[in-house]
Amino acid sequence: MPPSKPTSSARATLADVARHVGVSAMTVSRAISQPDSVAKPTRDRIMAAVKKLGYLPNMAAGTLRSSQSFIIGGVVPTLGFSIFGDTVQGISDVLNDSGYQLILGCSGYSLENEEKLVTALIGRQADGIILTGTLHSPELVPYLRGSGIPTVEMWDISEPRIDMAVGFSNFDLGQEIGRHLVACGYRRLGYVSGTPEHEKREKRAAARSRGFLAAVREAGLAPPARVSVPDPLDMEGSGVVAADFIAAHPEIDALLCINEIVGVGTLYEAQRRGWKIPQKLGIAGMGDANIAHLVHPGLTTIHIPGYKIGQLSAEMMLARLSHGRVKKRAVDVGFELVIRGSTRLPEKAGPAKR
Amino acid sequence: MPPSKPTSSARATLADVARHVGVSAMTVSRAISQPDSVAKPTRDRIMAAVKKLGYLPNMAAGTLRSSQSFIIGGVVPTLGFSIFGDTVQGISDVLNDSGYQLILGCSGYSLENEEKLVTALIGRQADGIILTGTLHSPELVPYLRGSGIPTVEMWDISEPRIDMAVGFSNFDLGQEIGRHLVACGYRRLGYVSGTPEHEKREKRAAARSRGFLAAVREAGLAPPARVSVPDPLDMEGSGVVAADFIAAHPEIDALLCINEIVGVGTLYEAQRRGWKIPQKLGIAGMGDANIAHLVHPGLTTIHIPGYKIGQLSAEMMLARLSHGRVKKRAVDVGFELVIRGSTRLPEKAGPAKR
DNA sequence: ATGAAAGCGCTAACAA
DNA sequence: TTGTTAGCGCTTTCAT
Repeated sequence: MPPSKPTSSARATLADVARHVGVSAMTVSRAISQPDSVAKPTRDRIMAAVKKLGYLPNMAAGTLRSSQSFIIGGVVPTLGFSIFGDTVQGISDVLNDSGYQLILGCSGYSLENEEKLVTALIGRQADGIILTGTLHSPELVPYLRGSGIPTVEMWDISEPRIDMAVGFSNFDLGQEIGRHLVACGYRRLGYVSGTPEHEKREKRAAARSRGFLAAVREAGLAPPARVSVPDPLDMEGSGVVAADFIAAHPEIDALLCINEIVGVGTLYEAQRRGWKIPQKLGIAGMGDANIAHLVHPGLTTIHIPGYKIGQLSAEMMLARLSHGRVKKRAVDVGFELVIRGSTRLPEKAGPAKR
Repeated sequence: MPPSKPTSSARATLADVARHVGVSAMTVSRAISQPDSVAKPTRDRIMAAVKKLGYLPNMAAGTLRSSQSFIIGGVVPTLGFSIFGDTVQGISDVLNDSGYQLILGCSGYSLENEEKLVTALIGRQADGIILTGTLHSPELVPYLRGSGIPTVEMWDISEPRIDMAVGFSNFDLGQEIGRHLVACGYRRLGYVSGTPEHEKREKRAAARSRGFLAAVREAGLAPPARVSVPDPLDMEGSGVVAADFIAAHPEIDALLCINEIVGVGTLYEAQRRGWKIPQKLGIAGMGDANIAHLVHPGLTTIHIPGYKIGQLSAEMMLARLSHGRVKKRAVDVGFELVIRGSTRLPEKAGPAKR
């Protein structure tokens, strides 16, 4: 479907096609964007000329004139570690089926980078912007609100939100895995999280922590002993920190890790030291990295439907863009408790879905 | 850094800034894009006004006038399975540091989709296009060559190429893992690949196969028994097929799998059937998915430096874009044999890097 | 170092 | 159903 005549001469324009057919440029424009408004014979001749000349609309001109870019901007923290890959794929799949393009940026978990990326997107007249999380630079939120650009925040539906949101409650997630560990009969829980500074920047992680702690509290257990890893995306380093922590706190019977990377790292290091899992120690992770099923024993975790989040985010955006102003909405896609071998089984069977 | 005045009124334009400062629009344009060509005092007043008015250039207008979009298009087969995530991250990191934006598309391994995405990118005046692999629709290659748009092909440097390339030889990759298995003393090799139809569409996979077969041949061994899995991205299904294959061919002492997903699936299913790995059977994978280190025993594989490929691809693109026409180049980033527990050790120590 | 004029290619708005 | 006019906001080009 690329134009058949990619000669070195400049690309054909609307006017070229119009001249070739003997109609006005406007008619050609209509034949392309609202075919029904052009008489069939005219349209056929136009489409033939389009094909023959290899005409491809210059979107920059269209965007300039109509202020509609058919670009959606997306910002995720990272594409490493397979955390957000599925989500971006979901967005991409939906957009490309609808004639939109995705401009993608990775913020590296930096609010400053996110802001720069959004600024660039606005300079490109992006029709909509999809962000990750609900924590943004202080200037960005009022700016986006005031700009009127439709915005979707993904992976978190906690308040305050900018506009639309697709995700789940990270508090609920932490609470659910906490309740599960309690239901398994664990009584001395430990917690491996990022540093306090990290949690300041990582609202989602902080919310998970709060949810977990709430679950422990409501069970009447002592507050979990807690250790911080310097980099929650460093599997090996985190595993060593967590295992040293357990060595110093042998009374702990189960460890919750802030994410699956830390969880897998901990599992490995524990096994390297000869500890039987889950006999000596239960280990669980939370969400994101889709690696919990690969290790042995499998890591009990909460699975997040990343692809679905991306898909719904894009669909919600397109709906807003076509149906005009819809009521602001937040969609909770939930999450799924996945019980695997790294923890013992619950004492009484309970629901594992949500 | 977003404009400080995101009022509901229309965004400020160059002319607004010019009026505010009392200079011509052209001077403002220069102050922004070639600051040195504007007198310091003038420039300072202009920048102050830019900030005050929250002026953000409309890239659509700039692109229309100058035919320079500062957009690079990128197409990868998928963002699932963490195969190309690092690569896209590498591209994104480099581009965003240089004022470029990435329009990303996922082709789903379909040449037709790839072509559509590229067509859209050209309609957006993309300054450059980064594709995955060297297999494209028959129309696309001459079209891109004729268009003069700088193109980088990633993950494969085999001929024929469109323009620039960053990757490695998939033939060499298959050959290297094949030679390694031979060096380990394996004599009855088996091979788990995609279907013949799959290999027709998947040139890179086919090249790996040829490399592997060449290694076996040069060692004077019998051609490997071969089995096809319907979907090489389906871990469980592939594992079952591979294990059934081994059950029917008990003489095979080592199995090479077309990718790490199939490799891990095979390892799992083998263990599920109670087979000791690597005692009963050596298992190895090839490249891509970055999951080989997670399983136990670790999967011997060839690691591909995905992030580096993305980084170099973007850098090469930017170099071409600024230095003008450079000689067409292909960069071989190589790959790395990673020996893990799923195969026995080589009989004589050999080099493991390349 | 700065400005004036023109126009990139398209589509909104109005006219016929 | 089709055409005319004008202009989106910027940068190229040429002039001062």
